[in-house]
Amino acid sequence: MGTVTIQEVAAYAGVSSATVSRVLNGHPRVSAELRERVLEASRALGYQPNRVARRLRIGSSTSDVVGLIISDIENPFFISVVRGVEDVAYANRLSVVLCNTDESPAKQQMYLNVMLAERVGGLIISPAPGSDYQELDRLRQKGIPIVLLDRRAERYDFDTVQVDNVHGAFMAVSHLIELGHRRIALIGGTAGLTTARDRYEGYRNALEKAGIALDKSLIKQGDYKKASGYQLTLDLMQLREPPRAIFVANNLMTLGTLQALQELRIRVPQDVALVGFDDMPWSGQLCPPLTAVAQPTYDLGQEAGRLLLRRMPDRDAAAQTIVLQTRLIIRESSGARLDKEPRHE
Amino acid sequence: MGTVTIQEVAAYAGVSSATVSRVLNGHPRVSAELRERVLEASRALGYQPNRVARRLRIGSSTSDVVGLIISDIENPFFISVVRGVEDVAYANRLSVVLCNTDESPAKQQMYLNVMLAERVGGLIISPAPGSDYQELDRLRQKGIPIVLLDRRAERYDFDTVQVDNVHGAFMAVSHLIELGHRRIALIGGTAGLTTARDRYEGYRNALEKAGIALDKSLIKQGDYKKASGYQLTLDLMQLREPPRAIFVANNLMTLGTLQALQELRIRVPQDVALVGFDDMPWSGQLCPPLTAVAQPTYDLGQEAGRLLLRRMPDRDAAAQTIVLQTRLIIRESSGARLDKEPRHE
DNA sequence: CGCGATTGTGAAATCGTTTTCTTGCCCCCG
DNA sequence: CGGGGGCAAGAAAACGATTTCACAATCGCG
Repeated sequence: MGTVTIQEVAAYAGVSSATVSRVLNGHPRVSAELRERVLEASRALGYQPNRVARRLRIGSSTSDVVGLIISDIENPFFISVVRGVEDVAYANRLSVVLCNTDESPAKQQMYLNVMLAERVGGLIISPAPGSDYQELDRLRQKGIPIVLLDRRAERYDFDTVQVDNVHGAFMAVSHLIELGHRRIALIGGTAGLTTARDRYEGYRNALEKAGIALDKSLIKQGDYKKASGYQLTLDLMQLREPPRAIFVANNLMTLGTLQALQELRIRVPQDVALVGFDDMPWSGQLCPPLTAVAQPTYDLGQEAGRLLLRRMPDRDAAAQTIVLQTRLIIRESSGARLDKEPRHE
Repeated sequence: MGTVTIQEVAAYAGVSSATVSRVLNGHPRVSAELRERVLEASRALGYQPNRVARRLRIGSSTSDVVGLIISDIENPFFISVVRGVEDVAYANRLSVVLCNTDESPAKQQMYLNVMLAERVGGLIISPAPGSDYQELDRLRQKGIPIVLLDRRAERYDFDTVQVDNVHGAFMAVSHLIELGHRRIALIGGTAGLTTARDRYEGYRNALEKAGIALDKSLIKQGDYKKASGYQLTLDLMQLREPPRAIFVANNLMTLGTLQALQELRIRVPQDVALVGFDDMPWSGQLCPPLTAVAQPTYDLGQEAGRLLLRRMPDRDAAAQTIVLQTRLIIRESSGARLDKEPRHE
């Protein structure tokens, strides 16, 4: 027992199930008396429509659940993005279900199947490296609006929300150059992700503009996880001539770098200057407070939510890309001279 | 275009839809020849069963999606728990969809409706303060197995996974007492949550054991968010006789406390000693490295996942409560004398 | 060789809604 | 007074899968 069906409500109220449905969905053509009886019956029995049956009948179009597939839930960046999406969704009476692929294409495929199976009303996804965009395209063709988050698809035309990674990285590295550094290492991001490529490009642009030659031995490729930042920093510091400054392409790797330097008893910024990509709420309480390229993470989520909301009504408008700007927050780790009352928030 | 149904597959293969269903679900009584034809047709058309229809027919019992409702996605504690749940689920071929209630009973109710509507195979939830446990009980009666996470329901009998909060807080405060402190402030957790009550109890127990009288002016009630830790710390420090030690009942509030003390130019631990509840991956890189009661967050998630898995087959076994132990990690913020090679991980 | 048991297959019922179709009733106007 | 037009409400179809039921055909065994 447990579930009560529309039939039982109808029987209880002495009407047909069609009438019950009409009342509950606010159809105009129902007499006040029957409406009252139905509502009463519905309340008395504690009726909750079976949404599975409902969606089967209606089709995907009206699901008020949107899926949000992120690639690393342990990254505070995505958490903040999620909050942005949630707030926009909640304001529009939509529910958000979140799935975490852990940067694994296999898990991503699994969750895409879930999304398709549940016939969500829309989907926001930050694709895992090595994603099968054709698969995403298939979902879209089956009528699920899709917005890409943070990472572009190269040869497909999806709605996308991202930041200007090239410029962000450029600012970070230029900042180090202005402070007099010329041997600046890069701990780069995951191969195959547009963010990694873009941040690498920003790094190169900054060096090039300053007339500094690229030194391959100072360029490491990580995977956006803390452990790789840790390990690659150890590697860098074992070079015959270690760098005096490091630009790390994301926040988690920066934490690894910080830990490695701390364990090596290397002082930041005196011995090595450090700038990270992507700020965190506690970056100012780290030791030392971290200079970082802040992304408008929450806005990113909001924009993605809004874009999806716009897309849900008309499925086949032209795809659109929204690019938000980053901002360099200068704290102590880069070694810049700070004003006397530092406002690390 | 769009979705291909089982009927189309049947037509393409020249069989009935019943046969297609049997093949795809691995029924034994199908001839090899037809099986082959059906599989071929299914592949050719790229058939993906409509799970909505499937679940309508089958009933809730076989959904391979479990819901995980957490109350604050911005808290790293829950993130780690989520990872634990996910790993157990994934190893058992289950998908996890995550919902964040933001400590709001209204949002929680919304997501409970979603879970019911989607007929998830099971549900793990850390209830928001002021939760309607009767509602949860209703879900359970409708056949959805439920495991409570981190927080108990007081007058209902649910499967529960939690840590020994009383003992954890007791250790933290006792540690401060051993270091010579007697004026120890408490920044407590959200009213109405068992974790807040338990940690408060541990605080009292420790003081009592040491023969220290409770000083109400040193006891503040927060809401487990960073902002309240920040504000309450400012309040404490404006007392005529401020505390020389603070025990903060969760990690986010501790970050707020740290920020407040930093802005007030109060040195930790020289001026004020600090112990937090719940460690974070970067607690060792904070300024100063944080002494904290570490919860086995990942294990907590795993246990919750396992408990749910055990519960899903037999719905009405007796409810079970699993209590895990905490561990005090001593770093610099409490002012303890550390070994020369500190191993802050 | 005959008859019951077994097996493979299709037709049809089913899950719980929504929506279309149909029907009966009332109202209004010529 | 008769007939067309609305309109409220029930009957039935539809959504897309699974599963029961019915029905041949084949098999096995005496």
